[in-house]
Amino acid sequence: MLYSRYFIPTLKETPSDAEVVSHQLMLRAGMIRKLAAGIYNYLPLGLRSIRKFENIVREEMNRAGAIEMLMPSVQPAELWQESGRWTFYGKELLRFKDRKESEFCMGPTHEEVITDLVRREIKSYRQMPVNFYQIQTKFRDEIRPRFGLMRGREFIMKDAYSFDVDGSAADESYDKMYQAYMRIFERCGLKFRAVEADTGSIGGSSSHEFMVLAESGEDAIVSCDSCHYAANVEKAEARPDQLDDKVAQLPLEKVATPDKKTIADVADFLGLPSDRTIKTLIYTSGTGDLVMALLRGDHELNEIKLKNSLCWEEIQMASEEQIMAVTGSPIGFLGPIGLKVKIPIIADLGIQGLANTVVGANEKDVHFTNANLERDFQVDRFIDLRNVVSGDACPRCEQGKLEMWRGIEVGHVFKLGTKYSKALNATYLDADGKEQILFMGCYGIGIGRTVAAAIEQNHDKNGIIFPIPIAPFHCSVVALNTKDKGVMAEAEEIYFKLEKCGIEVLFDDRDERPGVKFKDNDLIGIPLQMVIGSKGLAEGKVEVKIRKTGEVLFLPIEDAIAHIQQLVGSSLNYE
RNA sequence: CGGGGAGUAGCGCAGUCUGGCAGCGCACCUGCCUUGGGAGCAGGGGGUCGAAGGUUCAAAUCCUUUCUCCCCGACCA
Repeated sequence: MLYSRYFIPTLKETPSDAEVVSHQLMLRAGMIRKLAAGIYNYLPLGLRSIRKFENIVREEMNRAGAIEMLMPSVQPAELWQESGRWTFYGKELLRFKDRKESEFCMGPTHEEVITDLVRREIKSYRQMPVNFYQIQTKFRDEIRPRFGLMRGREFIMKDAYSFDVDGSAADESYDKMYQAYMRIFERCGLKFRAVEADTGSIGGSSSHEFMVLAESGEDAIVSCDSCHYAANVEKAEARPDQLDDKVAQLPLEKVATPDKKTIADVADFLGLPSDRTIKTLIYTSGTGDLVMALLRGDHELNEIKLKNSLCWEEIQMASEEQIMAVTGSPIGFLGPIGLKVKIPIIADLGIQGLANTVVGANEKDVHFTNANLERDFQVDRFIDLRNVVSGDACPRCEQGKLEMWRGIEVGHVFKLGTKYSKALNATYLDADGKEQILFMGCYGIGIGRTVAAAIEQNHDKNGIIFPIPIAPFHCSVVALNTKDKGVMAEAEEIYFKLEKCGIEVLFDDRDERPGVKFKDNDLIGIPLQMVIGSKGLAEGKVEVKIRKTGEVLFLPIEDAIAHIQQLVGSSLNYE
């Protein structure tokens, strides 16, 4: 590709509305341009990277036995009404009517469509297992799109749906996808973790997220430093601490704590460590149910654990008025002792070992000290309610400690069970001619998001550093002096030779000063650069620059070509 | 949806408080010059100041309404 005939509109300055590095660099490198909030043009360079990644995904999906197809991006309302999600999905579903006033939506996901297809076409156990996938543009009318391709409203996604005769066959399909995902992200040269995850609104029995590690990641994840356990913090299990030694229970005492509302304030004021206090939180389902949650003062509530334990659809902190009605006290002095209205009390496992703790007295500016479980207050249920923190004991092995990371969720695999097949009545006949419900799995990969995550993980102050497998071009040939016929002729010949070897080359033939070319080639992240100048050519040599390390090799032309070939070859080779 | 901020040339911004010629840097076009890390000189093009209404002799600037975009929260590939 000739740079001068291509289209790479780079920017020197960072557009002010881009916050994260990948967004800034994709704009500056001329990969994308915004059309509307969360909706982007993919410019030639950006599209090349996306296509590269799509092809890796495609190869690995095919290899795992999945079958490619393509479903429409516009979907009829009837299907969504049938699954119940027309009302449940809310405003994120972009709806509109056609000229006949029939209702449609832009597909945010394709469970309904695929299940509808499959229930018509898959009738027999002999047709399974089967796994269909597509690479499609989805639309979710997010309340707040942000971070460029990382969270757009319109985005490209690979989604796959497996159908099996029973749970254990579905587990096998799931494992295949899990392995395919491992290969996909390894092939891209990304640092990532597969972690246990909450299934969220998609539902199903279990799931794993694939997280590209990056400081700017929106998710917190943990992994064990000694076994294979890894999980999203939303899901990560906390192992309760050892129970306290038997200590003598001291008498319950009321103490004045004027204006001491936070755990830190109260602990400070009383001269106690915060793990000797109990944090009391009141939550509501939004439909009138209330629950009290107790945690050790230094622990943080995991709302998802609480929500899942209650089987509520929604969970939010109770309002000041609701709290006042239950406890008679303003926020800051809540506790489990002496409630005006009885509500369920759920406590974190960490509460069990505590003795002589501090709790709010349900009275403004007053706390109790030496409160003790059973003697002073009762708990309806003990469950794991808290967020794990770095250094916590691993829930799976004896010696391990949990390490914390930030991650960008680029893939998610779900065991769906029969949730959708039941709702849409997708059945097959088994070997005995009996009608059975299909078992499903679904598997997503954010295509644009993965490219953005790769940039988030691989950049420096000069710009993007693409891993070769998803780089828009493997190599650039930078001709330094375009007026020098010798340089241009030699550069052109090298360009042809490299292309003939199957290397994807961007030939920077622009009539620009060297500095401009170096800056642009660095910015757009071309992993290997061959620099051809008149001085080097006088010795029959050219430079090979490795973008990632900055290393520069001064080599005879043929050696340089061979070296590039070898570097590209080894990075694309994966077994 | 709640809270915060911003809309002035393709990009980055000043000007708005205190109304009075619409500006600066980069980019773009022409010429000269220059060629190993975003050069220099000279000349040039480009604006309904987000939109609508109002106040005023006069509005980018003051008032009202509205649209868009960005940031923080809940959702998600």
